[in-house]
Amino acid sequence: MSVTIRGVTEVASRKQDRLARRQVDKFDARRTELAVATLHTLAELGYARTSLREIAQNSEFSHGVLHYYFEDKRDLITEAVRQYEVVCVTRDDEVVATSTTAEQLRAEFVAMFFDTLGRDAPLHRLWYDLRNQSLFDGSFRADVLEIDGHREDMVWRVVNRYAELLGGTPAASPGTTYVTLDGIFQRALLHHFTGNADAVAQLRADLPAVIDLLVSKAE
Amino acid sequence: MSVTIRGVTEVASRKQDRLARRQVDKFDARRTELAVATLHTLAELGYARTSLREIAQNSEFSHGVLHYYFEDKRDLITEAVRQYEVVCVTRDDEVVATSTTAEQLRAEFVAMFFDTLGRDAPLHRLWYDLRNQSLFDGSFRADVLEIDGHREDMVWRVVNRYAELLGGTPAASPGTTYVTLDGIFQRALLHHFTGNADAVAQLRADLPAVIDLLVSKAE
DNA sequence: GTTTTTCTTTGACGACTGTCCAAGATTTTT
DNA sequence: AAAAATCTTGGACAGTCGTCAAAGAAAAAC
Repeated sequence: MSVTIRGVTEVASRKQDRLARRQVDKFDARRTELAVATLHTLAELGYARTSLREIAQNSEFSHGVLHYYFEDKRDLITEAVRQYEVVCVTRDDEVVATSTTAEQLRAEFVAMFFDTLGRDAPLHRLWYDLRNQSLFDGSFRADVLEIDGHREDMVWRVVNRYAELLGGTPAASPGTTYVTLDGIFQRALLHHFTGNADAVAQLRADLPAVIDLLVSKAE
Repeated sequence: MSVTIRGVTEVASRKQDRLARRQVDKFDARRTELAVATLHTLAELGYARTSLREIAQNSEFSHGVLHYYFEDKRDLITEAVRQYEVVCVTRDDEVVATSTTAEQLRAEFVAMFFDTLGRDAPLHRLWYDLRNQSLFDGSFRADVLEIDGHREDMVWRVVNRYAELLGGTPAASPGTTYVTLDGIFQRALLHHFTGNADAVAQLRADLPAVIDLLVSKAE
């Protein structure tokens, strides 16, 4: 009897769990769906001008639904920031994996660098907007620091592998290396939105030399 | 007669000019006074959260007066951005002028770098906020680009002089040089507001080596 | 097929925004 | 001292904001 009861309750609880999990999955799916809509709105308007109603218009729901899936605006935007990471921060590793020579790695990195600049420019300006926002409002700071760390790791893997292929060693710390390339990206973004294609091209032409500057070649 | 008339009208117009000029001076004095109040409010709250009433509370006037001296909010903020330049972008030249050896120049630059980081942190985070804002809204873009250019020139003068004192030449373009040091500053600012003093200290320790990286020493 | 739960819409709320204006205070001119 | 020009105030305006709740629609459970 105890066996039967145990069996029944197990089945029952398992079924319940499965249902609950399905519910949760569905709930989470909507959450990320709305977070993605938020991300696109933010990328288009910037943090300062993004309102909940505008976000809702970029989705297929009305504005009230946002408070069903998110506690408040901060919760929603935080989730959008996390989505940014998923969307945008896992890209250069392919370059590292597929390149077999130093020149190839460097060339493909430069290509990818300016490719994502042109393709995802609005998303990238949002990233810098949110990173700066975290200087005024501590809410996103933890997520921002985490994403920034991942970006640093990513850059470091590339430069490290480049040094390896070149038979040398990195010339600067991971932080300095990241900050240098990130600074170039930021400046290219500024000129991109200014419509100054020449300046962007100049940065592209300079980038290989900068990368070389960041590694100490062996003779 | 024509002489007298000319004389009279000249005197009259001169007097009028003088008065008009005094008026203009007074008018402009108030403008910059209010622009400075705006600057401090922006530095404290960030662009997204700064309202006209908040600005007025940081001055000794009521909110209505802002529309007497400024056309609209954008006009006011643009003027505040220009004030930022006056307040904050004319500082390293002393370092260049007073230093007589390479080590001294480098040391004083590093000292000043982290001194202004600690002292004017809110103002600097505002700068980055506004620079990013210009990626979404073209209004400030011209002023932003101008200020960015001045910052670049400033950094370039320092690094150039350092290379000179060292008997070498700069290793990167002015743009790359600026962007590298600016990136370090931005990162230091982020860690400053995070309260991560260790990370700031690490950046300070690394900075001299980065500067050396930016110049090709002669042997 | 009916009940119960889950999801979505819609409209309202109080607070806050930039802008404008009439009226008062202050200064300058005559 | 009177008049005119200038400056400043404080409130009203239309709009937008984030938030919430009641009611309806859809889906799930029975």
